[in-house]
Formats: sequence, C-alpha cells, structure tokens
Amino acid sequence: MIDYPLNRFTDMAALSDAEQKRLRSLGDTPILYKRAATIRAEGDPAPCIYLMLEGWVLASMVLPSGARQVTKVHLPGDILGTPSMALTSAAETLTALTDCLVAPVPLTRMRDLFVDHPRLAALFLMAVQIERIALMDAMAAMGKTDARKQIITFILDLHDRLARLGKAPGGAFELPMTQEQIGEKLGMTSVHLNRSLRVLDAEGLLTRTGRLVRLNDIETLRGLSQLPRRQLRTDPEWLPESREWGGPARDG
Amino acid sequence: MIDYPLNRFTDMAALSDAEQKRLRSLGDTPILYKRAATIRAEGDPAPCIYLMLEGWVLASMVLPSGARQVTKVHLPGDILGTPSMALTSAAETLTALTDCLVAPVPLTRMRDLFVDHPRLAALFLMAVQIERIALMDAMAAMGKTDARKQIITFILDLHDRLARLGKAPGGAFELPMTQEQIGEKLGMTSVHLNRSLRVLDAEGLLTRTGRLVRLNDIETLRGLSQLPRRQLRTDPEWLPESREWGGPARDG
DNA sequence: CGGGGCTTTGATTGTAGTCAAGAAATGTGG
DNA sequence: CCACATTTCTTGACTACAATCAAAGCCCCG
Repeated sequence: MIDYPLNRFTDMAALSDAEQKRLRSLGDTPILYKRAATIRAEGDPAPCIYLMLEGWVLASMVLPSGARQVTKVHLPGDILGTPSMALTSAAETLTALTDCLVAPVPLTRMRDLFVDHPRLAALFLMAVQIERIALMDAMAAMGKTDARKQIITFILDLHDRLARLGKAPGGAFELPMTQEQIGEKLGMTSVHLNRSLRVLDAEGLLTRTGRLVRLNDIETLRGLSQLPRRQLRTDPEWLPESREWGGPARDG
Repeated sequence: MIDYPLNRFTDMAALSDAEQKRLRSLGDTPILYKRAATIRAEGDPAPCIYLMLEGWVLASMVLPSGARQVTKVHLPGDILGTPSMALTSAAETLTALTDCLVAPVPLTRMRDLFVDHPRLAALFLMAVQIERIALMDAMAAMGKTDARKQIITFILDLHDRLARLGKAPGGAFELPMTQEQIGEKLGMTSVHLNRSLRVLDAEGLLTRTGRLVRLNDIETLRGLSQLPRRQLRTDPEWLPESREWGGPARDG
C-alpha cells in the first residue's frame, strides 16, 4: 500500500475504493535511485514496469551511430518502462535525473489487473494512448518547427505537468537537465540549444537562474507553442463498470 | 464475421477459436473509402476505432502554422484511430491513400472485449505499445539522422511490414505516396526529399520506376538504417489465460 | 582552492529550406 | 483515344538554420 499520485487514472475517471486500493497495492516497496543511476538499460530484460513516486527520470535510446535520443522526461505519477512490455528486452534506458523513488510492478501482477479489473486495464490503456499522443506531438514539433518554438513547447509541457502536481509555483521550476540532455530530447546540439535559450532569455520570455526556469509570460508562450491543447476524455461511456471486488488483495 | 488479418495479435500469442471468432466479429461491416477520401478529420468526434482490411491510410496532424506532420502510414491489419480513444475529439486526420476497406469498431464494443477477454485486451495493449515504439524510433531517426538514412529507415520499415503480408515480392512494392507526403512523414521538404532519393537511386541502393520502389541491396540498406531491430515478446508469461467463452457472440 | 563538468561564445562549414520554373506524369472530359 | 488541365517531380540558384570545432569562462563539489 504505497502513497502514489493516481492522477494518471483519476484524471480520466472516478475510482472506487477497491480500485484505489488495488492501484496502491500494485507496486512493490519503492526503491530509491540516486541521481545519475541507471534504473534499467536498453537491452536489459524487462520483467516489470515502474510506478514513479518522486523525482525526474529520463527515458532514452542510443542509435548505432552513438547518438542518444531522449524519448521522454518522466515526472512523479508517470508509469515507466511500459513500451518494453511487448518486447523481449527493454527498448529504452531509464536514468535518474535526480534522486528518485520508483515502485516496480512485476508484469505478472499486471495480468491479474487485466483479469480482475477491466476498468483499470482500460484506464491503463488510455494512459498509454496519452503517452503515444505526446510522442506524436513531440515528433510534429521536431519535424515542423524551429528550435525556438520547440524549446517553448518543451518547457511549457513540463510546466503544465509540474503545475498539475503543484510543483511550479508562480510559473517557475527547477529543471534538473543539462543542456546536452535537453538537446538530446529536442533533436538539436547543445550549442544550438544554448544559443536559442539565450535568445528566449533576451526576449524576456523566460528567465534562467542556474537550473531554475521562470516563464515570464505564459500566455504569449502558449500562443507561440505550435501544439494543439489536447482535451482528455473524462469518464468515457465505453469504460467498463467499477468492480467492488477485484480478486484477493495481495497484502492481506 | 469478417476476414481480417489478425497478425497484430497472432504475432504475439496463439489465439483460441473463441478469441479468433471474437476478433473477427469485432468490427462492423467494412466500409470502402475511395482514394483521397478523409475517413476522419482531426477534431471530429471519435466514437470508434477502425480495423483495416485493405489499402493504405495516412494518419496526420496539422500544426497552427499550417504545416502537416504525417504520424503514421497504416497498412492492412493495422488498427486505426486508437490514440483518440483517450480524447474528446480525434487527434489525427485519417486519409485514404488508395481505395481502402476499414471496419469501424464502436468503442462500446471495446468495453465488452476488456470485460470478456482480458487476454485479448492485453494483446491489444501490446499492439499499442508496439505503435508507441515505432513512434519513438521515428522520432530518433528524425532527431539524430540525416535525410538519406532517414529515407532508408522509412522504406525499409514499409518493406518489412509489406513483406510480412506477402506484398513485397522480390523486395519491390508500390508506394502510393507523393514525395510531398513522404516529406511530411520524415520532417523534410519535398525538394530535399527528392534530391536525397535521387542520390540513393544513383548509388544503386534503390530503384524507382513511377511509384514502384525496388530495394536492390537489402542487407546494405539494413546496415545503413539507424534503428535497432526490435524483437517482439511472443507469448509473454504475464498474458492472461485464454477464455473459451467470452460473452455472447454479437451476430449469433 | 583545485578540478571536472557545464555553459557560453566565436568562426566556419554544411545540410536543408526557399523560391522559382520547366518537364513529366496523371487524370478528365469530349 | 486524344487533348487539355492539374498534379507531381525535377532541377537550379540562393539563403538560412543548425552542426561542428575549438576555446574560454563559470560553477559546483569535494
């Protein structure tokens, strides 16, 4: 029974007590990874996924050329490592950006979730689709947008996700990534990223003080961002009904 | 009961008779869309997903700037429109590249699938994860790769998917896309795509005759492609058991 | 108070975008 | 089956955004 942000699920539908309990008992005892630790490397066996409780985690893959592409910046409440559910070995490397807390969920336990709680399974599927849309959006930004707008889109996305967790007071937050890593996310070199960042700084749109980023004019930034605002479907009529009982609780 | 390629499911696990039957009765009567028809536009309501039986379909999104990004080229056996399951309106526009046949599946019917057949629900989830990995790969190729290698990766992916359907005899296939559309997929202008294509042609790696593409040296091309070959997890031990009975058949 | 990673800046190169126009292919109607 | 209209493809000339290479300054941490 761990205290874990359920927003990935509750954003889309109300959960019964039994469901909340089930989700909270889904993960094993959380593990603490230190900053820069590798949680799981590309190619490793992938017998579990992870619920993220605290910290920042980078998901990335390395191409044969040696170049690294960051595919996702994960925040608390995210579910890590799910793309690899369908593969014999992990598709992405998961690296701790800060000290962080993650609870492993053996895939065999996911089976029970699918059997006992079709509603939670459906919500899990929706969460995955949301991630997929995030990838589509990132891809569109990369393909069709110049560096400056891409940075705005990225920072704004982080801001909105942190704000939902109450972690971006006054439009400011700590960004624990090097410019190299941000560049690897956006598909540009750190040099070019740096220049573009200072342009944004000079324009007064955002201020950086060390790793602290402050969005000075969120509305203007939102206007410049090239992505549609997605509207979550809450309580879709196709969701299966809640089940009050959903199989034996694992921990008594 | 429609004849539909089940490879998206059977690639990963054997299906019981009941399961096959259920999948084949999932879709409504197939609809024929003519070339260039819009199956569903971005922003439309999205009450269903689609099973694809025949033809080619493009999934794309348009940015505020007016630029279009193609997010996926769909082939027979694919499941269309699933990203929008989690949204109030469709995230992508689905356009028929050729005359094509698709069977709509109302989302309410997906609910029954989740309730009656947890095993099929889990396989569906895995199929979605595969799509997500495809997006990650495409993203990596865009961010970290030059035009020539990106084209190789794209053509090779199409080839492999068609070959699995027996539609790329001798390493050749019809590609019913304009260079503009291919450019919109790869994040480059049609002019630049054209020049890069002719380079590949001049190098002898691939031959184009009208819309017919022939891969002359697949092994060399595969070596140049910058993506890892993903290995599907077949029959993962965490899959729920088959159910012989899975709710009332819809059509008797 | 070093030292190593990170950031910043400059100079130069190169890949890809833009604009434009002619050629080829494709589709349409008579 | 041909003639015309419309896309699509191809090519050239020029521009610009981003990569590369290199070095200096900064800052945090031990």
